[in-house]
Amino acid sequence: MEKAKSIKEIAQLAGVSTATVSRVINQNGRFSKETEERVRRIIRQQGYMPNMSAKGLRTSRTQVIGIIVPDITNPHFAELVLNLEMNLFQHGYSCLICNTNESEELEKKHIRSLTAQNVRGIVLISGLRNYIELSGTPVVYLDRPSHSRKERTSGVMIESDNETGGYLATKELIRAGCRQIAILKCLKNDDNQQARYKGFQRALVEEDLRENELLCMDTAAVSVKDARVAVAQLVAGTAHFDGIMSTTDTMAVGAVIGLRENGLEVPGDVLVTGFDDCQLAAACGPGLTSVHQDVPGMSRLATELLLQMIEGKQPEKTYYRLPVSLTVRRSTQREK
Amino acid sequence: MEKAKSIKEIAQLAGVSTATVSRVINQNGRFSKETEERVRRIIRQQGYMPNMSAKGLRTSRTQVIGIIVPDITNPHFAELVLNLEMNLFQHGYSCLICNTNESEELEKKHIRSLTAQNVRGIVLISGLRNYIELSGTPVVYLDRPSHSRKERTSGVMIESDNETGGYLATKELIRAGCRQIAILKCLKNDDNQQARYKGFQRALVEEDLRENELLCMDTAAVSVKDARVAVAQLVAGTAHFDGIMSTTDTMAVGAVIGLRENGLEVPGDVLVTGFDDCQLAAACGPGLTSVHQDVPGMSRLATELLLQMIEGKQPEKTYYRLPVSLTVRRSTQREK
DNA sequence: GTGAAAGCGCTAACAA
DNA sequence: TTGTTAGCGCTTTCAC
Repeated sequence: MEKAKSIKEIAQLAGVSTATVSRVINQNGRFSKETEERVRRIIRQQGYMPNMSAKGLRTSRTQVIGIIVPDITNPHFAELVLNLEMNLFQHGYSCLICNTNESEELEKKHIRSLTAQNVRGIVLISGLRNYIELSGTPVVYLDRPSHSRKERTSGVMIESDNETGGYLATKELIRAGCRQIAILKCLKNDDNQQARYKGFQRALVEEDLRENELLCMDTAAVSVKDARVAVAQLVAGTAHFDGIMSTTDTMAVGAVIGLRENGLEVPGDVLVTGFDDCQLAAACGPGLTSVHQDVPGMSRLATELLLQMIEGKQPEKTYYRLPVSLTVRRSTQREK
Repeated sequence: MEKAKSIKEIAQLAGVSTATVSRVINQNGRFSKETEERVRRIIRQQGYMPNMSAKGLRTSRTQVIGIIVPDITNPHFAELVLNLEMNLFQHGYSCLICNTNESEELEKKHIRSLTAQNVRGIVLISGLRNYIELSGTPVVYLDRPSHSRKERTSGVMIESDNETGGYLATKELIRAGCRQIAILKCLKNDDNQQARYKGFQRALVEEDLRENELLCMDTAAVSVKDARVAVAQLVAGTAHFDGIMSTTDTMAVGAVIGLRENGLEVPGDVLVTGFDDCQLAAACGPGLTSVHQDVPGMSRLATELLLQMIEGKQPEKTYYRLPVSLTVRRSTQREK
């Protein structure tokens, strides 16, 4: 591979100084129309691309955004990342992707690595820690509130209205005739699920239904398998139930499978709701009623706010809560 | 945020020159045991991290790998990316992620952007073009063969044995009693599906079954929706069928839904197989028999080869084909 | 075993 | 409107 061209060669070919070429590239004014055209032509001819390392060194800022995500194979996170990456690339930014696998230590290492690389901003889809050392770098906390949100000193937060989502799902189960509703959740590392649970409780209270502790299941992890296990326990237990409100689609799918393994059908015997409305929800067994989050909207907002902060403007609001809706499918259609 | 410390400050605090600090950091020898310890201690105390832009400029090489992927929301690609990112981070590399959305133009832009950023290597999960301009940068072509593979001049290729996968799936359908097997595929942009189709044909020939053109469906895209439409056409058509071999899980799920929409059940009326064995396959309706790819193995191999190439060693082989297996679930268990 | 110094490609302050 | 120049933080050659 021949050595990449430098701004110096472009300057020579165009018969100007490197400063002028730099000005043209960065549109910093102080050049004539003719000079601009000539420089641009040479750049195009030579297929010149500025060396980002040099630029980064000189300006201490890069065209790179770090995205920290618990696990990219989670369909909901994958969708967020896809949207973010496409939006940001349109604005000239590349994305460094970091999976934390829910490990605080790994998350810490990634943060250090990102700052060493002079990333221009960070999107933190995670809820493990609060990063004071990030002050200075624009950061958007997305989707998952930090555990220590109140201590957050900088950056903005965007999340879905999880509480209302939990409420909507539960109301739908009640509407469909459920009176003994079990809840499937995994509160570990995820305040969102706590909020969804609160919405669940609010709906019950509103309908004069009592929450039954025996129907309140906490799983070890968010997985199909753990949900199946939990549902098997429910079925084996003494408390009767006619509906399951699950705080994620993955666990809802596990619930459907678990029920079937125990001779119960959805929606024949039990109704089920999920959360996230990902591909899984539409594809699974009976078609899963699920709370829909506006992922493109969240991503767009995150991109906008991050770009604003990069340009030095502090967004007027520091907290954004986006509305959710309910996508109704067969899993909550009681059969006649 | 206080300004990041530089190697100069570390050198001062340790009472040595910057050259020595650099040598210690990069383990380039030429320093005493005592010096090393002192320098290390200061570095730890100060939480010093070398400036990657400066390092990149000086050496024209970074600790960044570019990953180009058609669409991160595809569960199979998401799994590959997760594994790659985790492996590479362990070796000190960060990953720039680039979604092409199957657009050749976007792919081109990403390639240019990656080279401008001096990425150390590239993993190309795509099959759109052949990149001669990449010669010089180590590149692993992963999962999707390039259309113009024969012209590939450098880099290594890793893919699953897709042909055998198609063969295994088809044999399983035949074993379960199918005699008129439809195939659901989308050859656009993806030579893998072509290979799976070839395996399908080989299995038919081996069993003395004739391929029926009326049962050979090509969809516009790899999506649940397009698969549903295709299956609706199949059902409405004149040719009878008792099995569907689908070249991806996503389309297989679409097939199951499409069949149900037309009053046919899996596995009661029609048997179905998928490909990729992603979460969807285990979760969907009846449980989908699917061809399993060794994603962690592929990712590990890709990482190893890329690191080798980065270190200047050309791997002995330039093409790797990994074995696949069949995960059998209910969708191919004919009911009595 | 260690240090001095050049220079990677770029930007920005200053000069003209 | 344009050019000259210093220097960002680091590695590496050369000298000791």
